[in-house]
Amino acid sequence: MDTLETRELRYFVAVAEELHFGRAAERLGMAQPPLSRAIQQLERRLGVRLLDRDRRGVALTGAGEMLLHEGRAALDAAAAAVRRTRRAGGADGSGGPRNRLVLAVKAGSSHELLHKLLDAYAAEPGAAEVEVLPSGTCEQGEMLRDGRADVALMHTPYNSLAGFDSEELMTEGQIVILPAGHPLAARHTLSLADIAGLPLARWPRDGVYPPGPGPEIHDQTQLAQLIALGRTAAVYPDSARAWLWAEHAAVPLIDAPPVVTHIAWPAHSRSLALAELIRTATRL
Amino acid sequence: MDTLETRELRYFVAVAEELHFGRAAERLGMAQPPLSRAIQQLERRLGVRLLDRDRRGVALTGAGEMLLHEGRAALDAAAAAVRRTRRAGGADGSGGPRNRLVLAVKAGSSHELLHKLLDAYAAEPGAAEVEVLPSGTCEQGEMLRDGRADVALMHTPYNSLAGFDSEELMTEGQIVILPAGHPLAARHTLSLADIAGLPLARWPRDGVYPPGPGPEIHDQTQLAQLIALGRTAAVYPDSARAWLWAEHAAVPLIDAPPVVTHIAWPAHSRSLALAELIRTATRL
DNA sequence: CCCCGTGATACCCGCCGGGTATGACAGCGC
DNA sequence: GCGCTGTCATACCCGGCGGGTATCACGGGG
Repeated sequence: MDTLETRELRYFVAVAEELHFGRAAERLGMAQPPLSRAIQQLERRLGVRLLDRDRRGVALTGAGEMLLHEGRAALDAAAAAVRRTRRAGGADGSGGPRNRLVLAVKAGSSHELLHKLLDAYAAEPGAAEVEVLPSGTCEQGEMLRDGRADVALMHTPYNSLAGFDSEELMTEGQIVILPAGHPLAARHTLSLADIAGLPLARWPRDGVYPPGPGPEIHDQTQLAQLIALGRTAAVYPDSARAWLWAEHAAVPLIDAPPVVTHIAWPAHSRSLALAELIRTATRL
Repeated sequence: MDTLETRELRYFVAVAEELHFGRAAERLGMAQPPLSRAIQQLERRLGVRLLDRDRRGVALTGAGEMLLHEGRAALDAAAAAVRRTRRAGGADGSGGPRNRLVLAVKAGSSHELLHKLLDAYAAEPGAAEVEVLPSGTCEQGEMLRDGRADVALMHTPYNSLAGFDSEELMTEGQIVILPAGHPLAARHTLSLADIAGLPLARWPRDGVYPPGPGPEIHDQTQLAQLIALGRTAAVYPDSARAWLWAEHAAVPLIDAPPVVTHIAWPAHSRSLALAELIRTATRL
């Protein structure tokens, strides 16, 4: 009556994302009619219209939007329950029984900090094994939510800390990475106005900077190469200097918002190993 | 394979809380054998032992503890999805279609602040209807998590803000509420040392102050009466002066931790009405 | 006008969730 | 030691429902 099975949520989320019963059914590995029926039952049980079926496609109602958001959160929570339980019981395929922490980091960022953190933590008595999980651009949050990770290094304003507990670790300015021969590369500092017309590389679904000129990139090597070839530029935290090439130039961007690195973890985590890692991090 | 139905979570949580298959089955309105079988299937599918069946009772394994925590969170998320979807679609029995916010407040606290907030918000153009939901002692967090409320007034250090977004609204000191004739009532200030031996009333599951002497109470009137009768004393935020009786005396407790009132809401809320309420609150 | 693509309906079937009856076993009182 | 009691597990059956296939209803476009 007033409870939803995760199966129903999966079905609805699939339909809501595809806005097409046929494709959603295919994605779910089932036929379309039972999917239609399931969604109808869902609407009846909730007493709410979730979709506007207007021949030629399907649209979400307000209630549908709400269920899409909340349903995703609930599915993440259920997935997290499975992953964390398996991990706690040592049935995650890692072989090792437990006392293992998964740390999500944006691939390639905060090298130095990460190094210091891992070294310092490993030196603690009774430290758990830490698996470093390189995450995509901005998906550390997802990884914490759905249980793929126990703790993450996150960078405001790129990542949102909403819904997590966190501690601040480090603040740094940002730099503009340019081809070495670029006219602006000789400057000692730059401001946002200076780079307004520059083609800046964009990570897909970054969300911080609006779509502008510049290519979409998917990994840092790709980016480094594009800059070296003079095809683009990029704005990065100071610590990105660690992976610059000889063909790159870095100029401080004085009026860019500072990037703050946090260590973040799901609220209400009750793990000794995690607490120890956090303590270590904040004392670096 | 790697997904759990909420039914299975409900079953496991019931067993984990009762630590007894028979009672859990009764609570779930079903017979014991299918419950046993369901839990066994769960353990097989997760590949993890969740319970130690030691004839004469059942105990949680480490993995079981984890699944209890995570499972509760997932069930809350699913319940929240149902409630919020119904609310968004106007099928919550409230009659009114939507644009309705449910605000959880600890019954009887922050009267003045609450008044000002509601008045100020009601004056905003296009303000939603606000339903004030008096919550038990410290369960505003639960209410936000499982969707009974959209936003809450919370008081650190009594409530935990973990997992929510919040804004600070007000800080106040604490007072000791005493019977008017009490020897300490004549003092102008008190310190924690002064009241060390005093019987202090305790809310059940409060968690902030360890169990000590003094009765357990369940509502504020009950407390007020017990104090007036000289049977106990209590420590409360300054704003509690609003509901004191003539037979009460209030003395500032100078070294008690200040109580900070926050407005808190589930992370990632995407409601215009909520944003407006928060904006109003922070501008009071 | 017909055909295509959409979601809805009709009908059937096999699986699995749930019930009842019973078993296995440990503790305990006599 | 024996039987009683309370516990969880096993055995077996049944009905409902989740899912499949076939088909319908309907709107839009060539």
